[in-house]
Amino acid sequence: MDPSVERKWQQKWLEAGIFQSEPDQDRKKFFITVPWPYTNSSLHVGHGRTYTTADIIARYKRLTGYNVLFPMAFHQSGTPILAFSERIRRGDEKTLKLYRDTLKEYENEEDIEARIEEFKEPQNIASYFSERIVKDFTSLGYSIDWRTRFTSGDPFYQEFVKWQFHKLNSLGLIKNGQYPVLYSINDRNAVGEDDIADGDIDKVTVEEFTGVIFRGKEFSLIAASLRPETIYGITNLWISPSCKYVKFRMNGDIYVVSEDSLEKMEFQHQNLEKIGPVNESDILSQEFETPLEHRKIKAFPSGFVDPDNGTGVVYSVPGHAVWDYMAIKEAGLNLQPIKVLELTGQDKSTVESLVSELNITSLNDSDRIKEATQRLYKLEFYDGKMLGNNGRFSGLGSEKARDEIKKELFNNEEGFIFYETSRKAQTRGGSKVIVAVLSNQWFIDYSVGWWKEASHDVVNSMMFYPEFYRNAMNDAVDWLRERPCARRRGIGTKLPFDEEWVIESLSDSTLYPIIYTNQEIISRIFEILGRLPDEIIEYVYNEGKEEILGNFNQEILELARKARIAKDYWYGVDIRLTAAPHISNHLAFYIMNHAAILPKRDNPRGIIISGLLLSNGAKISKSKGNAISLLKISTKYTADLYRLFVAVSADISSVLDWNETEIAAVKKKYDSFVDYLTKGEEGKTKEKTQVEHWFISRFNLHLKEFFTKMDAFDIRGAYISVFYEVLNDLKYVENRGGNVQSCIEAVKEQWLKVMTPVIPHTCEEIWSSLGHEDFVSIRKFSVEDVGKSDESIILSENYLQETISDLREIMKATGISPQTINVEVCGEEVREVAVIMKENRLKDVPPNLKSLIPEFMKIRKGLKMDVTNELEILNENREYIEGLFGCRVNVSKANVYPGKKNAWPGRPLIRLN
RNA sequence: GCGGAGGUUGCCGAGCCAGGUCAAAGGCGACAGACUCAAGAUCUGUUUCCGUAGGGGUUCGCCGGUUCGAAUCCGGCCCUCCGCACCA
Repeated sequence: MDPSVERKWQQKWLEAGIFQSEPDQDRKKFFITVPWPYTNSSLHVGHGRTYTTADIIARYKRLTGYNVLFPMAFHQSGTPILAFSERIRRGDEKTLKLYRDTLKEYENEEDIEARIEEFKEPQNIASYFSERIVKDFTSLGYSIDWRTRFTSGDPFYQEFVKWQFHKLNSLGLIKNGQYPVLYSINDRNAVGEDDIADGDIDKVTVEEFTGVIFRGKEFSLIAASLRPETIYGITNLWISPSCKYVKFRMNGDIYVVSEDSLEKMEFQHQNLEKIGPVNESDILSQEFETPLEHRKIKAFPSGFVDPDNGTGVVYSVPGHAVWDYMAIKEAGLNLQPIKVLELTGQDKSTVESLVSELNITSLNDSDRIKEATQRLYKLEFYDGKMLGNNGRFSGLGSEKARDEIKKELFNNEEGFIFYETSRKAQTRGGSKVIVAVLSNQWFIDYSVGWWKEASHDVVNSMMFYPEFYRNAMNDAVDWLRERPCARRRGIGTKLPFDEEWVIESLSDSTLYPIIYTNQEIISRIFEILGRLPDEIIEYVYNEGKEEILGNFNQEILELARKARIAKDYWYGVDIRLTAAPHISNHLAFYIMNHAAILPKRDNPRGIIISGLLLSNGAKISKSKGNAISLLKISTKYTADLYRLFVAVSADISSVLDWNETEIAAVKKKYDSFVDYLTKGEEGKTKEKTQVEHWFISRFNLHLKEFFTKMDAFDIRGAYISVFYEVLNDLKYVENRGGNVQSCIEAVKEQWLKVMTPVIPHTCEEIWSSLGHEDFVSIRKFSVEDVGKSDESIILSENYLQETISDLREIMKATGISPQTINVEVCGEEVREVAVIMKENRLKDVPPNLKSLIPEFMKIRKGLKMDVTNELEILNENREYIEGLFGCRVNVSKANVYPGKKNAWPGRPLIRLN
C-alpha cells in the first residue's frame, strides 16, 4: 500500500487513541518493553527489528484479548551525547559530516547548518532525535502508548534513580575503592571508547602488568612484565639507549624508570617524588638483584626497548622470549638462556625453533618476532608447566604459577601492579591516553552471594526465547563482580551520597520499566510537589503501606493511590525484548536490580532475544554507509513490507539479512495477498465443491497452527502457516479450477485479523473497504473462534494428488505419453484382506486370496487405509486429471488379479495406453 | 583459552529437543513448458544419481557408537560465527 495510506491509518489510530492502555481489572494484562533507544542519532533498519518484533507481539496479544501496555521512553545518560556535542563545538569534520548526512534525510538543505549549530548544546541533540524516533516509530505503525514517554534526564526520573541508589546502598551493595580507568592526561579526565581516536574500531583496554623491582646499590630498577612466571629465567635487564631515565622516591626507596613511565606511575600511585635525570652509564655500571632468588645481573642497552611501554626497563628471559633471545644474539653477549617452562601439549615450540621456523635473523624482523612471541606466549600460558628450577613454584601450571609468583612478589615488596594501555592511544583531541587509578571510585558490588542467589531464582523462574539464553543469563549473573557505577562526567543523575559523581548510564536504566506503568501520574505528583519524596516512591513502587503518606494532602494521596493501582496492575514486565549483546550487561543489571530492590511479584517474567540484522550481508554501521534509516524504510519500502519481512524472513533469534532480492520475494507475496483480497468480483461465490471445502478446512488448520506458534513466540512459523501456506493453497485452488473467490469470501475477515499484527495498515484499509466502521487493529480473535476442519476432505485431496504424482512418475520413468489412462481403484475384497493383513492376521486371509500376500508385504508401507471413497474422488476429478495430462482417463473398480498386480487401498492400479 | 550458537541437497534456510511416514518444508537461482509479436510479470513442471510402470542407489561437516532403523540420540575430531566488561 502507498505510504500515504499508511499515514492515514496512523493518524486515525492516534486520533482514536486505540493504543492508550488503562488498567482494567476484568482483563488479563500483557506488558511488553524494548530497551529505550539512546538519542544521539536516528535509528536504522537494524534497530527497527527489535521494535517491530515487539509491536507484532503487542498487537497479537491485543488480538487474543489481552489488555496490552507497549510503552516507550528515551535514554540520554552517559558521555556519547556530550562528546558529540563537544566535537561539534570543536568543529570536528568527521562528526559534522556524520550529522550532516543524518540530517539530510529529515531537514531541508538550508536548515541543516542551523540545526547543527543547535547541537552544540547536548540537550538539543537528545530532544531532536527523540522527536525523530517518535515520528519514525509512528510511521512504522507501532502501537505504542506515547503517553508513557519520558527520558532518563527528566528530573522526576532522577529522583527515582536516587531513591534506587539509596536503596542499593542501604542493602550494602554500594562500595567505594580504587579502580584503574583509561585516562586523558591533558583533559584530566576518564575517557571512554568514543573519546579515543579509532576507539570504536580498535578497542583500547586496561592491561595489568606486574612491576618487578630489581634492587641495586644506588637505586633500584623497575621492569614491567606480563609474564612474572618467567622470573627464574632472567639473565639480564634491558634499557633503551635513546631514552631519558629518571630517579624518583617511593616509600623511602629510590627507583629508576623511563620519564614516560614515571608520568604514568604518578597517576597510579600516591606520594611519588621525582628526583631527577639519571645517566645511562650509571645504570649500566651497576649490578642488580633479581627478585626472589637475589642473583646478581646487569643491564644492557638494546634498541628494541620502548621507553613508552611499561617502565622502559625490560627484564630479559632469552629462554622464553624471542625479543630477548635475539637482542642477546645481536649484542653478542655471553648469556645462556635459562629454561623455566616446558610444554605439555602436542606443540613443543621453543624460542629457538620459532626463530628458525620463521626465519628470524635480526631484531629488524619485528613482524615475525611479534608473531613468534604471540604464539609462544599463548602456548606457554595454556600448556606450560614450571620446570624444577623454579623454587617452590616448580611443577605448577603457568597460569597458577603466575598468580602465585605475583602474590609472592607483592608480599616481599618486590613487585606491584602496573597498569598499561593495551595499545598506544590518544583522545580524538590528541591528548595522550594512559591508565590512571582513581582512588574514590563508586561500585555496585554485583558479587554479593545472596544477591546472586536471588537473581538466579528470578532467571530460573522466567521465560526465555530462545531458551538457551537462560544459561547465558545465569552465567552473566555469576560472572558480574564490582562494577563502577558512576563517572566524573556525562549526562545523568548525580550520585546522591557523593555529588561529584554522575551515575553511569547503564546503572541508571535498570528499574525504569516500572515507571511506564504510571508515568503520567508520577510526573504530575512531581510537578505539584516539585520533588518526588521517598515515601511516595516507596508507596507507589515498593509496596509501601499507605500510612507512610500521612503528610500529603488529598490530591497527592489520590494520585498516589491511582499510580499504585496502575503499577500493581501492569507490573512485572511480561516480555523484555532486545538484542543479544545486552545479556551480559543491561539485562543482567535489570534482573539483578529487580531482585535486590523490588518485591517478588514485580520481577521480570520473560525475555526474548532477537538476532542481528545485516544489510546485504554486512554488519550495519553508519560509517560504512549501509545504515538505512527507519524513515527511508517507511517511505521507500512501506512499513507493512518491512514488518512482513521482519516477521517472515527469519526466526527472531537468528540473523536476518536485509537485501533487495529477498525483499522483492516478500513483496511479490504481499502483492498477491492484496490482490486476492481487493480484486475479486462479488457474486460468484455460491456453490462450493470439494476443493473449496478443502481450502476452508486447511485454512482452519493453518489458523490453529498460527495461534500455537505465536503463543510460543515463533512468529516466523506462525506467519508461514497463515500467510505463505494460505497463499499457496489459494494458488492450488486456482489450478484445480476451484472457485477462488468463494474461498476468499469464506475466510476474508479471519484472515485479515490474523494478518493485522504484521501488516496493520494494509489490513485496516481492506477492512474498511469491506464496510467496517471500526479498527481491525483492536478486533479480537483467538483459537476458540477457529472453525472446524474436515479431515476426510483433506485426506481425499491428498489421495488425489498422490495418484497424480504417481501418474507423473510412471510417465517419466517410461517415457510414455498415453492416449488413455485407466485407473482401477481397490475393490472391497482386496480392501478387506488388506485390513486383515495390516493387523498381522495373515492366517485369516481367505485361501483364494493368499496369493496377494507377497505383493502386500512388498508395498504395505505405502498403503493408506483412511480414504474409502476412492472411486468417487477420482470420478469427480476426472476432468481435472484429463486436463493435466491431455488425455482420456477411465476410472473403474478393480477386480482381484491373483498372481498379478493389484489395486490396493490408497494405491490404485494404473495402466497407460 | 573460556562460555554460547552453528555446520543440511547450487545458494539462503526449515527439520534435530519428543529417532522410522525425510531425497529431506519454503524461498532464491537454473532449466523446460504455457501465455505473449517480444520482453517482463504470472502460471505449470523439473532441479542427487539410475530406472520403458508408481521402484532403487547414494546423501544431511568428519570418524566411531547405540538401535531392527539416525539428518535426528551418544562420544571424539575438524571448521565457522558471537561474547569475554565498565561501553552505550
